[in-house]
Amino acid sequence: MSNPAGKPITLADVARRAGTSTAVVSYVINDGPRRVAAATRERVLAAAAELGYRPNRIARALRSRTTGVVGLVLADALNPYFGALARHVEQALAGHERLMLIGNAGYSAERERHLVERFLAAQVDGLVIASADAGDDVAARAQAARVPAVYLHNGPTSGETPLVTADNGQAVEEALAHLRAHGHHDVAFLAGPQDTGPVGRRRQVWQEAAGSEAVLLRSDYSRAAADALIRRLAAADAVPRALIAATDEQAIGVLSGACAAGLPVPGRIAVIGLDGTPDSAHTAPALTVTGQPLRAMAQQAVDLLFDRATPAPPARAALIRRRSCGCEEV
Amino acid sequence: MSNPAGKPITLADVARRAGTSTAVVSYVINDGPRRVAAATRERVLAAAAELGYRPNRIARALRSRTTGVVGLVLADALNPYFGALARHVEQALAGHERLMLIGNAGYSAERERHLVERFLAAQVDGLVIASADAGDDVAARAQAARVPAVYLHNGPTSGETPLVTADNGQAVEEALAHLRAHGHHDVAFLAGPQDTGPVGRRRQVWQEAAGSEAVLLRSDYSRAAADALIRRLAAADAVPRALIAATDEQAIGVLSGACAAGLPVPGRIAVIGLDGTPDSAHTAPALTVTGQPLRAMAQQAVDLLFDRATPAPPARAALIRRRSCGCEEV
DNA sequence: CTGAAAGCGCTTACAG
DNA sequence: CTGAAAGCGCTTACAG
Repeated sequence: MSNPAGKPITLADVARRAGTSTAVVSYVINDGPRRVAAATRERVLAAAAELGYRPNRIARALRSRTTGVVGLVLADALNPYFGALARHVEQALAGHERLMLIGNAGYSAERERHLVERFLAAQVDGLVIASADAGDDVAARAQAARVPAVYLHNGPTSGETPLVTADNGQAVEEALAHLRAHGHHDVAFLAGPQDTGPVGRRRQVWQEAAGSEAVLLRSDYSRAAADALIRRLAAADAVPRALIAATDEQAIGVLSGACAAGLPVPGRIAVIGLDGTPDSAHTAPALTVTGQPLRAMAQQAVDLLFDRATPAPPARAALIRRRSCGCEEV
Repeated sequence: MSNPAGKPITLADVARRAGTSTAVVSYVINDGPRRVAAATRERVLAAAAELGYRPNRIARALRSRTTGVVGLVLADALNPYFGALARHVEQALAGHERLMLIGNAGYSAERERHLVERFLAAQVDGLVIASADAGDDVAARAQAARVPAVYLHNGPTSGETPLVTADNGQAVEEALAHLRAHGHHDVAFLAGPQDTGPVGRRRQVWQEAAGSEAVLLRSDYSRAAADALIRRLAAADAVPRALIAATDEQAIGVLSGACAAGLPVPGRIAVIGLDGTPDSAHTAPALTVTGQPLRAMAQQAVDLLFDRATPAPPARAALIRRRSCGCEEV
């Protein structure tokens, strides 16, 4: 509520009405850091309520040097893996009474750096960076500005900024073992364009476990690219019988490409995705995945920002059996 | 960059180094509102660069009463329809040099109101509200606080706040005509739980065009719910030959349910979705949709916030022919 | 337990 | 064209 003139109510207005000082009003509103006599307290609360006082967080931020806002630099919220991560980060932040500024960098280190600068200028209390590529240490600027930062999912190997990831190796091993249990001796792998970061690690673990004979495929991290790849392979009759996709996005593209090419899944090609995004539950057929502990990862990243706790060991991914691997529908 | 003590550089530091006043430094940094002599200007720029000066936007915000931040209250970023809208809003905002605070209300009016309060306290320059239900006028508080607000996709019928939507009626008519051209006389409609907002309007237009005999189905706006519904119908042998889904989420659920039930799409059931989300291009089979002009809608909403232009007539949705309606793959 | 006042880092009228 | 200074709305040492 505003007064008739439309001007917002300030602390001073409340103090005047309660017949006290702005200091006391501040102590009442913030429950500290000083104690206030019960009677005074009541008068202040009543005045604030009558006037419809709402604190101006910007003024508070300037004085106390804390804005209550955290910046999230994200690769791409439309990719359900990052989208789900963003949701969990927002919820974890809400638990700390923080608001979330979001910026999609769209796979560009340049734009990541730009977003970090803008967020720092906005005086964020912390920075969470969840990028697809992890070339440069974009969080270095945050360190210099003494703003806590944390990498989520992916981060540079060097540098001071902590990194929260899942146990990607174990996820791959589980997926591979499962397809072998379905009788597939040769399991192909659909990797990304380069073998960097956690997704590169997935490829590496697969390579070690599957042997150097195993078929390696590559596509961009998009449904469209994987879809196109499968159609091309189908035309050349070179589609593998079983495949692990580095990301769910690619796995979903494989499903749609196989459908378009008339190749039944899992009959002609069995597929497992390694992310465990919400989307994977409702594809046609339903996608078997290793479910990354996204919520736990987001929570840990946020806790790290405020508590500066030591990073816990990565949570394990759990295999979620659905139809695309050859299991019966549950 | 910070000085050795780690304290951020301020305007006053730059002024001291350039041997001038803070006023002049401010004029140089902001390119106005006053002119500055070229020589002075050079000295200031040099000093700022040497010190690595970065303006504190919070201090600026307190003084100039504009934060450069806009709040987006969203139903659910994991729903690709809202997720795509959010991306477009962010991009439109970047065109105005604005940062975006985001909050997912998760289909709760209570949480929407809470987010509006928090964003207002953070002194946002504007508010975009994209909700699924549109019961209460949650933007009313913004009006009272004289903060520009705009509803996107959905909004209350009464109230001052402008609303940007697409031409939903035309989309339905186009989808219906297309399925009829494929020889389907009876076209069912999968509506949401209630017939409110733009999605309710879709159902209404379908009802008028398809006649009162036509089959109306209902499910929640989720893949899971539509998936379960189709399995149930399949068990009762009551699956329609052709269906328009109120949202892509539901259409995708229909695809996965049909797959699980062994019902070929489009052979046994033809499907069209009414959103045109990016996801719809890579389902199995690819989903025919009426493509809502999401980018144009987001752009218009943001322009409305800053220019207070009059709302343009809603952009028309275009039919995107893919496989699920019975068209051949392109 | 409370009041008067300084100060956070800017922007911008007000004088020169 | 430029400088000295007020003031945005808070928080918090400093006195009483």
